[in-house]
Amino acid sequence: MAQKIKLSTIAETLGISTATVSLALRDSPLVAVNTREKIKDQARALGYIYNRRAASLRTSRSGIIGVVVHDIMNPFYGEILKAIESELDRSRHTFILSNHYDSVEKQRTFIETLLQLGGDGVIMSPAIGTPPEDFELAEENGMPAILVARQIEALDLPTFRGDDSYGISLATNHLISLGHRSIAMIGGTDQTSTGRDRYQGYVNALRKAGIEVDPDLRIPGARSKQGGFEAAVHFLSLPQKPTAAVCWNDLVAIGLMNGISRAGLVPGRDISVTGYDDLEEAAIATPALTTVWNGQAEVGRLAARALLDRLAGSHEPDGIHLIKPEMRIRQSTAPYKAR
Amino acid sequence: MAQKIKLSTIAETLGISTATVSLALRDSPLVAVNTREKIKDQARALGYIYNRRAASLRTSRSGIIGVVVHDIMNPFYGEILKAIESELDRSRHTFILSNHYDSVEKQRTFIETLLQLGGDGVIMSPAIGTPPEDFELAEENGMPAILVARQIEALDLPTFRGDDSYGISLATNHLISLGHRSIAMIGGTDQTSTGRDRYQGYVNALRKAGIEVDPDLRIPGARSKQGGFEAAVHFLSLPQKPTAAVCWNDLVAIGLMNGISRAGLVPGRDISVTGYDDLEEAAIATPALTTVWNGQAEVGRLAARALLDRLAGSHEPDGIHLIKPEMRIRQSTAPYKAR
DNA sequence: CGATGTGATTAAAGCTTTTAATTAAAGAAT
DNA sequence: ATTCTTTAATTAAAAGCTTTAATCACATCG
Repeated sequence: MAQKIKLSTIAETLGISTATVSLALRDSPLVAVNTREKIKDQARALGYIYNRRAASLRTSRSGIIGVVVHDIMNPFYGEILKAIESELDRSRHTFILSNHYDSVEKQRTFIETLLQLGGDGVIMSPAIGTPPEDFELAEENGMPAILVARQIEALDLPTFRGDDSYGISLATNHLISLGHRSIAMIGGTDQTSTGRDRYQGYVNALRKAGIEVDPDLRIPGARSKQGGFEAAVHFLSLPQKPTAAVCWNDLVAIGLMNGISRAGLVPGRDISVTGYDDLEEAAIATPALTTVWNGQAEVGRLAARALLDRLAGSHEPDGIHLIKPEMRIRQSTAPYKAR
Repeated sequence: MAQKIKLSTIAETLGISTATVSLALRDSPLVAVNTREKIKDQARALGYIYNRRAASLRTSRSGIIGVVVHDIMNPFYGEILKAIESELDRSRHTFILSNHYDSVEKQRTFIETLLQLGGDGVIMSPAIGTPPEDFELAEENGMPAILVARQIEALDLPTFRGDDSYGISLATNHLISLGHRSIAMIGGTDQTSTGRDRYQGYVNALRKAGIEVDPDLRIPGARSKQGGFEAAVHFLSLPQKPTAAVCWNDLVAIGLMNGISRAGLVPGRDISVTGYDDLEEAAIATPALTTVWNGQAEVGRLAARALLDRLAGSHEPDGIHLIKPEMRIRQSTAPYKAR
């Protein structure tokens, strides 16, 4: 490795001061335009690499933004991340990504690491059971946080997510309007705000239609394809013989449909299934999945913008920002037929 | 925000020097054990946050490792990343993740950012058409690089990937042994080493079995579910009426099967389909996908270890490390039947 | 008293940014 | 022509926080 080129190297070879070089490289109007060009050329010629750690030590701005979600391999978060990425890219920020897998410890470790690196801000989908202190730690040290997809009740941070209760009621109403009366709800957990909201939306829709809510029709837990696939066995053996299923998300729905197929039934004909999220995959599943668009891209984009605005000094109001979900009707749902 | 706690804050409140504090916090034997405890307690009490930028400015070790792949939302890379993550976590490194989407510019920008941050090393699945200079830039500046999944011909970097040519020949041979003679190859690109190797494996297996290679049976391009789904139309209209398809990867295979189902045929009965990678999803697809295990987790783990070893000073030999793929036979392939 | 050891300190280095200060040049006033 | 004012361009120096090699102070031991 050749020896390190720094500001002073450029300055010396040009016979000027480091101050001028520093100013020139960041396009300050304080330095004459042809001096600036000369400096930039020299920097390029020498292969100068800007040392961000030295700079940020001085400025206490690192250009680093942390992003943590439950699991980046989950396409739901993947779509949010993609939107965040494209928004952040545009503003020359670097983002550090991490999974917390719903481990509060892992999440705290990440926040600490980010603080050590001098992160400018953080966008999180908080882990189940996150204690408010962990976020206060961030805020106290000047690192603002924005929440996506999930909220923390005890904290008043800016939060962007879909209107889950409304969204799931759309799906439930759709099935009711097709004539279904025995509708199961598959997957999800009560331990997140999202989980409680979605269950509530399902219950509300049933009640409003005058259908009694049967707690046995709720099969919680599943959140992945694998989970949906495994839940199929339980679902198909329910004594109430439900004719339709509202699923926690598209992954669960697709897994459930696979499980139903495996049992010799035809999803979309024998059993109606709705998903949630409208992942890219939903449209090409077999049968094409009826689902609820949840605006992941919108959530990611808005969250990133909100953080950037805050970093730029504006004080975006705290509180929950809800995205209105929309129904996407495809082939996995059909009118009720007595079997 | 309360005012920043630094080493000197701790030192002053305890009436000792910052050097002692620094040493104590990193468990140096140079400081008396009870002084050390006192210091650590105080650090905790004051809410001290270690400033990595200041430290790394001094030590020129940042603890940051960059990881770049084509697309983190692709589960193939996701499985590699997961393995890298768990290996890196153990060694207290932070990793910065990025997609390059096969844009050489985006990849170069990432390398530059990483250099600015003082990254200790980088693990990459290089973008198509990566010029060797971009990696030389990294190496020259003391940032070692390890390659995964793809290699760069002109460079002799440590590379971990599956033996693609061998793996695809396994799949092709499996179909041949089931009696298939007209076997299409769906998806992939000739622009990567992987692409060329896989095609070669397919061609070799056919030749060895005395089957003539028909270039029209190659439908390149697809690399995602969407792509496989779209390729189904083309595939089903081929004049040679192939009875089986070797797919670029599991995603393409699943998409293709969806497309075949949509056309009213039954994959696994009417048409045999093989995937590649053995993603978690392969086992729960309908029908369960016959595929080739490609050792993603192994690739990720070994690559991370290789980088950590190199950072620790050992000089791992350069060159290609091949993982031997294995066949996973499930329900998407069946013996040939004349139609 | 010199040597050995233990525990703590000093001082310098690492690289950039930024403010206040300086210099140079041009223009205005006498 | 000389001096003063303004403006433009550049610079010196300090700050930001940690690590580490080199010292130092002190006590104990032979």
